[in-house]
Amino acid sequence: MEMEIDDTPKPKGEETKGKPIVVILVGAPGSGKSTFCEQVMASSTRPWVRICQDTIGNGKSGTKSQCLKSAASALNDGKSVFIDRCNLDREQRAEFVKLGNPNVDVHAIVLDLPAKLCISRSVKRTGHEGNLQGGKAAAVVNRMLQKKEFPKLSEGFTRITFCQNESDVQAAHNTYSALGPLDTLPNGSFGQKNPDAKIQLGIMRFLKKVEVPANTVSDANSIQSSVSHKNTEEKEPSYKGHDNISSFSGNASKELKEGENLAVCSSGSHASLNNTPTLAFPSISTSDFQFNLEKASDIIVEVVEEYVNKLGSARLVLVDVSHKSKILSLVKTKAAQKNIELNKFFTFVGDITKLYSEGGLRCNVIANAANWRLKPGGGGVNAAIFNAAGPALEVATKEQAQSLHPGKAVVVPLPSTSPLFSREGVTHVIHVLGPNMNQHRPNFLNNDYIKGCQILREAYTSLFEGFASIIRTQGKLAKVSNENLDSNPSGAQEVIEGANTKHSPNNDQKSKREHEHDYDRSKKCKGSQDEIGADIPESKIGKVDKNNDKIDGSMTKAWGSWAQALHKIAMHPQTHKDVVLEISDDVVVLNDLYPKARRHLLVLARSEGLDRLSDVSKDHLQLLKTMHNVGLKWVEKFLQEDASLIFRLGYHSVPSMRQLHLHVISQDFDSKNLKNKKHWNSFNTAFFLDSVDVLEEVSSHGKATLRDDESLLSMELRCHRCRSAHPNIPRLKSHISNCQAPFPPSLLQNSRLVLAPCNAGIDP
DNA sequence: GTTCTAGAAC
DNA sequence: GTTCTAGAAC
Repeated sequence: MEMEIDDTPKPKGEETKGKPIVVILVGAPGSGKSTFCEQVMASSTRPWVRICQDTIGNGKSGTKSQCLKSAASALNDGKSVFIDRCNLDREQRAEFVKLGNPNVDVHAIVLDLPAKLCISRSVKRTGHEGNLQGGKAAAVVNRMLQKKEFPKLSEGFTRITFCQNESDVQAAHNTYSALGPLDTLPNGSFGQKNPDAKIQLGIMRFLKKVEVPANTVSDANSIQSSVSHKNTEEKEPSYKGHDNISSFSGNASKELKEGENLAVCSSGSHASLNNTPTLAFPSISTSDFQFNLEKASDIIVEVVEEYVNKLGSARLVLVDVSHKSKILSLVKTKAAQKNIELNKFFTFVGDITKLYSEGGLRCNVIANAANWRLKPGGGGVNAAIFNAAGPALEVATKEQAQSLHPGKAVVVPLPSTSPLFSREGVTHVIHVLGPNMNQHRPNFLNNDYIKGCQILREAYTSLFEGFASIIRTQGKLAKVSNENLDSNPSGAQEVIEGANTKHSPNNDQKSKREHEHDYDRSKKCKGSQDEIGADIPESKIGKVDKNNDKIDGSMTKAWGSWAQALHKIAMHPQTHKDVVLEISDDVVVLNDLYPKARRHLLVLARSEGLDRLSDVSKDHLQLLKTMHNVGLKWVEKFLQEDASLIFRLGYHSVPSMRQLHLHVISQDFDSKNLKNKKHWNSFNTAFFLDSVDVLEEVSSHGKATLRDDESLLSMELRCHRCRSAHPNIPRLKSHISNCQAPFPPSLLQNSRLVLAPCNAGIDP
């Protein structure tokens, strides 16, 4: 693999894999160094040795030279090593850093957790190996923190990871646990956020409660000033110019020449592997879909030119695996003619799933030339990406969408469990579907290049828009996560990805039961209709239905007696004047009896026999539009009362209540009636079908694609804005009451969210 | 859809 | 001990 832009010869065959690592933990007592090592060692497939000065002396306190000796011997055996001692200043670390050489990487993991937390852990600790207990702990921790010097790449580290809260620690744990014997991690400094405010004022009050030498307390101010003095040095970590950095990955010198400051990839944990946002994308439609290369290259350059300046410092990279790629050379020539800046757009030869590990090119986002089903398989880029990303991508994709129209793109956040995330630093995959000129593939355009060009242009536009929305989201997320640090020092519940992999036996059994239940129910429904005949006129169904109500009862039973309330209201709204807000010939509007948000109303269809979305056909398109418009009218009214509200309009794939009803619901989900997983997931997974999408599908396919998979309703609880996972409903609710992150890109598209006109230009 | 509650999880 | 979930009944 090589970079096309500077024709660096490729140093292939260089043995960069399978290197042992020395990981130097840096952190005060109580910061969780030993726990970190133990947890990684428990789940890692790489051979690790933990060198702990507290235990190495076999009862007596150990020495530094003992640690160095056993570290060296473990490295000789090809094992990776954790140096589990405080290592808080440069001098303490120096000799361990010297263990590194071209075949041994030296990493630092900085556990920079709040001093208050370290102290309280140390104080509580009873069986700690270093025998640092009780009130003395506070004094010791605090004295050590005064000497704290953050590690720098210039000391000789190849990689430094800063952890400032529990979720950072979790992310680092995931990264190191996932490291197989042959894997290497990207070089650089990651995760340093707010280098100021090292010592929280609160700990001084805390310290007064424990036994502390007088000088420690009275030194409060000098601690602060000395620390912040150090930080000013650290605000501009030197990256460029150090030998170990310019040899970074051997073949990526161009990366550095471009002036990229890898050390400034701080931000939140979501962005911890990023620096300059970069989208790598394959040429769309020109391979299997046989789109004309000349025309395709014109369109690529045209759309790139339009976006390249809208995207700030972000970069776009057209990737092809072949050296002889015609499309790359066409695009390269045309881009040069248009004087598109090379540091913002260039072409690259390589495997899009190994851009960083094999090509040294950091791309936080990659595009996939997807198929319309968004499924793995086929060949080419799609197969490669799904293979490399593992099953996590398939699951995450399903969460966003189930199919794709030509010209459209869908942004999928990649779970940190995916190897593409941990190895390549890819945080998002954007699936794109282009126009097809191959008669053996779906949606064949039969050489209609007018339409084809239009769709291809739309495809690249959707792709770059998706990329732009990721940049916006990450920028804001980083800001929000910093803000949260103050208000929520525990932070532990913030992103628990990876901790939720226990989907197996219980859930399987349960979903099986649910499916059986579902099957029974639909059988009953279908059965009673089938007996009557599938295509009898609606009026007759109405009649039979009435009979069911009064005589047979099987229909009633299929829905459950409690499920009839909306049907009754739709049929006889005038007798429910107490709850009904609006009646027309087509619809009835009412507040949901148990609103799941500040504003939550239902727009009922009045047609008899239209029980749910699966009953909808093209004949109902006008009715669906009416329902949507009536919903929008109410939204407008609500927004006049409270412009901060944001609304979503949509249907449940499988409703619990009979009679087709559109939910109009504000996105605060601030309601005591929202009590369980099913409530949350029915509005915040693919189970909830946006009205705009339903309209589009019914108008193009005559029916809506339902997500009647009830496992959606038992999915892990994720914030609808920042997508963080939460262990239970109360914790989720407390999170969403504060989360100001912008909504995911999928919701920002196609007017799925409706907000006040004055907010329309701002990302919600 | 909700309510109630046993028992799992913390 | 309390909190929270999830299944049964309605």
